[in-house]
Amino acid sequence: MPKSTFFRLPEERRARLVHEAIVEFADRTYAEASLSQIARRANIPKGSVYQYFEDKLDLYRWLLTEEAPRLKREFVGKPSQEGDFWMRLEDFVERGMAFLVEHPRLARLSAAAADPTANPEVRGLHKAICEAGIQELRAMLEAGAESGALHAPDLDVATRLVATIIGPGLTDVVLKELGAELHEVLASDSLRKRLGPKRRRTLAHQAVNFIRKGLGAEKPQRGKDT
Amino acid sequence: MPKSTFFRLPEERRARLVHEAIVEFADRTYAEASLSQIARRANIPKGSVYQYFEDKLDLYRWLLTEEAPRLKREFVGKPSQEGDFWMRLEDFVERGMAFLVEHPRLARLSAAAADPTANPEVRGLHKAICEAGIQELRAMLEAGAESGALHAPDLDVATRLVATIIGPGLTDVVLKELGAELHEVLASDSLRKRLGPKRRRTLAHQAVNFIRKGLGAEKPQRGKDT
DNA sequence: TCGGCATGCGACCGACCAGTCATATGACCG
DNA sequence: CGGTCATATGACTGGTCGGTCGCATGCCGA
Repeated sequence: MPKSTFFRLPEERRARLVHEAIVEFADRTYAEASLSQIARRANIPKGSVYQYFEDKLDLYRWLLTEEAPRLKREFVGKPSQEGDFWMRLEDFVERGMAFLVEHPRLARLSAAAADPTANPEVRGLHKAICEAGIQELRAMLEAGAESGALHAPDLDVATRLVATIIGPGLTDVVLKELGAELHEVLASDSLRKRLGPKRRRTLAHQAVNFIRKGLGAEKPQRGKDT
Repeated sequence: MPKSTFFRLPEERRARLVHEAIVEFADRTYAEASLSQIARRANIPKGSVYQYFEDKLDLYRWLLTEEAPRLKREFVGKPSQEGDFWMRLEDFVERGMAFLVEHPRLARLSAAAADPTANPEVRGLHKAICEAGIQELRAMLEAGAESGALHAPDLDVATRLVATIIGPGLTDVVLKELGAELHEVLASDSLRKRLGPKRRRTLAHQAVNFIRKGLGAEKPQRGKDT
């Protein structure tokens, strides 16, 4: 956790630090990211950063477990309760894609939990985040199964496959769609113009239909398929 | 490419170096991996390593594009030509899982192409490898589509989704199955006893059936489903 | 025996990093 | 005014790294 000093910081200074930290940790691995670099770019002496955070990991952990989720929640809002299970899943996926397009850096930071690393502490942190995500998805699918919308004897396996589809899988598809490299995307604050809501809906629909059929729902919705 | 000296090395010395390089690059990111460490562990002076390779990237590239694929081909053999499209895909997936279980370090090294990194040269290398894999899979699916086994209007999207399922997706499932962390797995040369051929077949069958239904084949095979 | 050439070798270089510490600043209080 | 306390600051430490360089070694052909 950040030290109390951090929370007493003048707004502007704190924002600068947080911004540069997000930029740094979003486009480099934890191991590659440099606290010195963050401090330099934020124009804050490194010594001062150590007044706010215990160490590099402390800052990273706070970003990953507190700040990024907060900003993400702020953007995606409450999960929709309307429509049937598949509509809700489609919404969920579309919101995720929207987040990726509108806030590439935050999305990348959130996805960093899947990064490999030799550092055991970072690995533990990443694992906890991943498992939390899996559990959330599993709960969704469980509800779907109970309502009879889907049919999956081995829910654990199903959850993990679905998670990779709507996580790395869709990210890959979106990048291909944008014709851009991850790092070009990270350089811009938003790609609003390049992947609008309509196209996002289509992609989300394709992916969900793929899952829907894969999980043995009776009648995959008609229309453009994957 | 390695310098000519490398190929003139006494077998034992070269093997030592290659082994330690695989170990190092398999359980650390490119950025985290240390040439000094490799040299130390292989008991070869760092200066000598620079007689064999231009630099760290040269060694990494050779491992990733020459040595690892060679060893993998040696293990998985020629793709089967028997059975229908789905049987062949199932074989393909099962062989991949077998490779992961029998040679975790090599499998991890091969998968390293998906690792994020800030280094543009490494990124280019990774991207080339990924794209080659995607193209290979795409060709398989294309053949399947032509034979009428599957139905996928947008083959690009389908290929990428399938790729993440049988790549990171199945790896994730296998790790959960083993109840192990990636790094525990990397520490052992083989996990033969813990995930035998029968269980592998079942998992491969589940995954392929998922894909089979997802891609709109008419009659998913009966049996244990996902 | 000698000379030259491929190779072995490890001390060394400059760069960078995470993290520390002694000192400085300045607000608030008595 | 003097003192105290939170905070600011940047030089400094110890360490690792990738990569180089100059000398040592040993083989081979003349």
